[in-house]
Amino acid sequence: MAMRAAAAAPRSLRRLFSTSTFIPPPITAATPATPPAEPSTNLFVSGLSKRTTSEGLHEAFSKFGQVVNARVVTDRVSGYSKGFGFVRYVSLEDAAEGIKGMDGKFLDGWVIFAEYARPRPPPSPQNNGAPPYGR
DNA sequence: CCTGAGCGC
Repeated sequence: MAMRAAAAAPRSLRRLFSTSTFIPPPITAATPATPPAEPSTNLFVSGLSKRTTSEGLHEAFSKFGQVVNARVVTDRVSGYSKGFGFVRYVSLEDAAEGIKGMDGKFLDGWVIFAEYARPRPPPSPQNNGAPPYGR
């Protein structure tokens, strides 16, 4: 009957769900998604307005912790803001408060994103850390 | 003046 044929169908489909060919994605390997950097006093702030200055960053983030240094990255040639910057707090706890206080908030009409900055490669002692265009 | 993802000299 037709009922027998229906009962035999799932058995052939079972090969598609077989665990022998199923390979789970490696979690420990490098993922294409951007992993959050480890906690540090350095904060990476993105989504800044083109008109936001380092002073504006310092003032805005000082409300949630003691800011040691704030810098808005600007283009060396044009001198205009690249739309992101960095904020350094005196401690990790202040940095955490700064993220929770400023991440996803508005600054100069733009939604900014605050997160821990990635470790930057140290300058080589060859050029004494001086800019390549200077002399 | 400024395009809008993105990691600084």
